[in-house]
Amino acid sequence: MSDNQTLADKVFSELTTAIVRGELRPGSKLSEQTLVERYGGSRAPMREAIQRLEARHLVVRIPHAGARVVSLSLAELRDIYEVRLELESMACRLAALRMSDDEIHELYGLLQEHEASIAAEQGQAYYQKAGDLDFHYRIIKGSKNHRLHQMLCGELYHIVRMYRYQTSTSAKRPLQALQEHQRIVEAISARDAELAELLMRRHIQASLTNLENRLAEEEGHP
Amino acid sequence: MSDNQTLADKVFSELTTAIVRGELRPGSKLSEQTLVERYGGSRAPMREAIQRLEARHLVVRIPHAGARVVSLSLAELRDIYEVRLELESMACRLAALRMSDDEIHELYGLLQEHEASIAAEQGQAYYQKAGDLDFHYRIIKGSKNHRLHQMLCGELYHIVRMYRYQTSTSAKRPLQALQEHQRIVEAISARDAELAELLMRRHIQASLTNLENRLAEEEGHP
DNA sequence: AGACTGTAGATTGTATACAATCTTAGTCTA
DNA sequence: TAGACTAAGATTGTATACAATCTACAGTCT
Repeated sequence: MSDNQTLADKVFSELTTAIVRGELRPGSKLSEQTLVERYGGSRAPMREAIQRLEARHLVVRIPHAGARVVSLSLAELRDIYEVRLELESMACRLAALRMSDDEIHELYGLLQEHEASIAAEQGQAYYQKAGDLDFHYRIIKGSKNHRLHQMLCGELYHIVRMYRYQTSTSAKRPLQALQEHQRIVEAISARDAELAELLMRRHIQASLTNLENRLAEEEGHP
Repeated sequence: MSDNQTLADKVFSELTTAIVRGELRPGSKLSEQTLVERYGGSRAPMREAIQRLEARHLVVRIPHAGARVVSLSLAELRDIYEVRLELESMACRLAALRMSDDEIHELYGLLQEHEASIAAEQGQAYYQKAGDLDFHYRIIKGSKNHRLHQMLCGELYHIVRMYRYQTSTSAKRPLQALQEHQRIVEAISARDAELAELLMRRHIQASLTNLENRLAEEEGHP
């Protein structure tokens, strides 16, 4: 039953989290032989795992030369955020139209949890990030557009998560983000699609600005 | 030099066009053995080709059960068009801001060709469709967002093309589409990003309406 | 000294063989 | 007759072996 997942699936899954967490540095090489030594099995499943990673743009493969963990330029990262900005804003608009009352109610509950966790002043950056992802995930799912969900959660988010892990979050940002989240939920609850879209657009824009500042900062003293 | 492309590449490419053209019907099975018999070589490259097709959502693969050509429900097709509508409108907005004057000039040239081809009353549906794709392609490229280009041209367009091949185009539609194209180019030329986006949105919406009518019609008498 | 070339090693692409799983046809039973 | 079980066949997942290509280092030439 649980063995239904193939070895290639398992390696793909492990490699994905390893890349997202930065355990595998951008630009580092992924040789099939090395993977065999690390995960066991033979080259065939490793090849399949690498190909799946390539499909999600987590590695770049060159014929006869091998695969390397993707290393994005600042320009490429901005391209991705530009697309994400548009798609998530769209998802938010659709969610305001299509989410069920129950789902909206659950969203409120989620925000209360976040509020409590911030008030507890634990300020665990990790939890906050996970919570943020959860919030966005629910809205995307609430758009009821399966393909949109696939693109955002299956193809773009790994990259976004990857760069989030690597950059530290500003101390002030979590509280601000929470307030933005609250207003978004209010708009969804009022079924005001245009406002919801606008607020989400601003929210992600602010998040992008924050990321860019961090990146520029780290660029200064690596 | 030209042999730089691997066998898996070739099979993938051929299968892609075969699926898009409908030579491989939606739902039909793609067994690795069959592909070996058709294209030569061994199973390994065939597997890789199938996996690449899966990554582009052109086939669906089930572990231990094999791969089948994707067969989209009407709901899924509408999801895709909804996403495409948003992304292409975005591309058009960006193109109005970022295309070079030369590129815009070339767009005008392209439209003149289309006008001539329609006036010649050859009305070749194929050429018209190819021309339409070319127009959209140039605007997407003009957005200067590489990831956006990848998503639209590499991942969504094959599906769209697939359903275009299968549905006949209304006789009146080409001329109307041309006029819509002309207005879009005018907006881009005027660097009016918001108008360009709006016009593209309407244009694709009209195209979607046309497709839906055709599909509903064919549903009536298959 | 620096650039080019050629060979050895390593790595990927492909082919073949075996194991695990699914599908299908047939039979048996309620 | 409908449905479930079984076994044979086919198909995929995995392992191993060979061929083609790339990379790196050493040696030679300008």
